[in-house]
Amino acid sequence: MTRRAVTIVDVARYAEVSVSTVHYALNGKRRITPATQERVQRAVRELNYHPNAGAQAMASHRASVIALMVPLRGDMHLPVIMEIATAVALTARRHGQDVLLLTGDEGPEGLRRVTASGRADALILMDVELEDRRIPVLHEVGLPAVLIGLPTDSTGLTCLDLDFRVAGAACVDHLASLGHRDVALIGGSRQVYDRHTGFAERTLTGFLTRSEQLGIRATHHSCEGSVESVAGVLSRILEERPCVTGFVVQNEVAASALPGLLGRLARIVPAEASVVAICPDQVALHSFPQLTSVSLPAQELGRRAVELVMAQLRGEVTAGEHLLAPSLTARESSAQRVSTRAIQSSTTGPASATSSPRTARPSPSVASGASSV
Amino acid sequence: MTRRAVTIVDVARYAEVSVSTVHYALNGKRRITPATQERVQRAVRELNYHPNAGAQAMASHRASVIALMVPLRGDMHLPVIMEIATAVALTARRHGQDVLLLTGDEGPEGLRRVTASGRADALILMDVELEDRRIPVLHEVGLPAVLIGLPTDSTGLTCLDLDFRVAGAACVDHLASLGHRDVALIGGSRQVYDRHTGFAERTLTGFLTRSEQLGIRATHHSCEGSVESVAGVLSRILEERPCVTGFVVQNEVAASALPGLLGRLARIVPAEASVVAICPDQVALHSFPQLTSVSLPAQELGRRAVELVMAQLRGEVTAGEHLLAPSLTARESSAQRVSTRAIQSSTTGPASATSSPRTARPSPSVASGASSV
DNA sequence: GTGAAAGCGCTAACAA
DNA sequence: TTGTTAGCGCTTTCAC
Repeated sequence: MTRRAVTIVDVARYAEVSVSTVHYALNGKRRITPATQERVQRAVRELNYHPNAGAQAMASHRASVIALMVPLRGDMHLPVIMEIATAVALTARRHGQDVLLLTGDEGPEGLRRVTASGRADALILMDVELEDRRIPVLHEVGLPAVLIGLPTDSTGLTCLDLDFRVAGAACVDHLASLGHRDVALIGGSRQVYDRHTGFAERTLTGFLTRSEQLGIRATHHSCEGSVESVAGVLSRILEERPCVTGFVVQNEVAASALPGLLGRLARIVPAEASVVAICPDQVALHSFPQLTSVSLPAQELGRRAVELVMAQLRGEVTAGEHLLAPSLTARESSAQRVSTRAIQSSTTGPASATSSPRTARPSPSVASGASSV
Repeated sequence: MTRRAVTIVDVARYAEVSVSTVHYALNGKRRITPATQERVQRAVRELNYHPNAGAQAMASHRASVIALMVPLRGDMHLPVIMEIATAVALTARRHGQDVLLLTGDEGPEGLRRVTASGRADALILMDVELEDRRIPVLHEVGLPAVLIGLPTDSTGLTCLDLDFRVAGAACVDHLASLGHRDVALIGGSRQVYDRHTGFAERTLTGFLTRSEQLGIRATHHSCEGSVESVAGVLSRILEERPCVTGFVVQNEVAASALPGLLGRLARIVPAEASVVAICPDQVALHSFPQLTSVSLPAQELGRRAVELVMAQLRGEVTAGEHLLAPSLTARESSAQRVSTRAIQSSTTGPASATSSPRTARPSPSVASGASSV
């Protein structure tokens, strides 16, 4: 039943060569006569030989495994995490590496475990915090590693993230190009700005800087993750600045609720107000109207992370901040600003789609129920 | 910089005992004097010893790794997949196992690779199809394995899934308890019923059987994943059976679109028509109104899968179909049926909610009943 | 209760 | 161009 596994010795015997010949034939680190090469290949094929990973790891000091630590219940969106994880696995395989799945709750000790035991020879960490407790371990072990997210002190580390500064600027650019002259940024909760931050502040910087450059009036507010808070923040903004017609949101709840809330305040999106979100595509596409947005390039993050790790395994130095250029996709929530309060009968918006069920949707103001945090 | 790793020999020397003593002290397969025990523990701690995984695997013929194969771009929802994966990783660690992440595109060959190379000594497969090409490999390698989903021929295999038959019945029960006497099931696309199926048919069976038992009129239609098709199916249903007031949906697009579509046809949900969905919580919660639903118990699937694998590693036989009891959560999309066409002025519907969508919750009498077989 | 030593299967240095 | 062999670090049998 459980027959002994095929070893390199079996292959050698079968091909009538020595083990080293088999070995070198399989990884071309030595010139082999085509004839011998062929015999070995045949033997491998016919015996269905797969080198034993443990032995290989032990002898070569390389496990050919990348450990990927995913957040357990972070602020990140599950689909985004999954997309990154999948991209990591795919790309890793393409480079002959396997992926070990670790959860964030294993913490620094988990990293120590998998590295000290030689289970993994490279690390990819998601959901990196500003003062991440795992970072000291990274320096300790000195193995190839990539952080997805930017910590406060990234000295000597390879970090990868979306360029949120540019993303913030891109949102302003987009709104400006549509004629909006007064814009507001609705960000994440205060917590996000404190703890997990980095990206939130970077977005803000880009947003403010570009606004100033373009001579556009800009405000910003942090905002908790409930529809109520979004409503509160919104009314505060409009109270202080009734002329705001462009909104940038970096807050999933706000993203999906804002169009509805604006509608209730007689500012139909996109006819009278434009909304640009920085959020996962999923959120942008599931909102009504679909949101113009800068998306998180999940797949590319995963792919790049592996490539950076591989470069390090090759001995290259990749330390530094690798920022992916954001790309903004225009959808239904942004449009040319009209100076006069729009004509009531304006049916030019995407909302006019014929058979679309959207028309039937009730007062969208109440769209999404209270969700947590 | 890259100092040599601490080995069991180092520990032995430090503790002034033999390697075997260290070994046995660490896994209690031999009686050790408390004094010696303590010395070893100290050495381990002070040297920060972590057994080398490769060597361990090679010598013991056990990698202590479970391979988890996730669908690449299946019909399954990304968040659900991620939740299962996370639960698998968590539970596995709790059992001293690590998790290797494989993507579906590695196919049968991928399974052969990780098993033949001794990288993994157990398998968990997600997104199992009726005639899954990976199944033959499972029989070949004979390693512990759990399938999440039910294939046509599950002989000798350990399968795990939600009990969709009971889920279908539970939906009928719920609608019946609310007074609905004429119900319709809107299922997935025809493809789903063909290819990836299993679960779709099982739901249907439960739905029809229970309807008959309760003397309720029932129809069912498959439905593609576009809003247009949902609209089409809906109008067809109402044409043939104007009296249908209860809907069961197992189709994410239909789930989120149905309430709106019904609203357009002057059947406000839940006042005049009730909708019960079989879908991930995410979908149910993001719809408006929030859907009464039977959810996919992602976490439990992941946890149970690992437990079943561990049982097999222990030598226990777990072959068979392990079906999780579904649980139905009543939300805002289902309510007591009113026989007279609702009063037009009925402002009790959820659409009237002011600041809190919850107020709209219908007849709270609806107990969240989880029924079992 | 403790120790010695023979593998496990592969890699890589050394020979031929 | 090909073959031989000494480890890699741990497990486990056998001896004390």
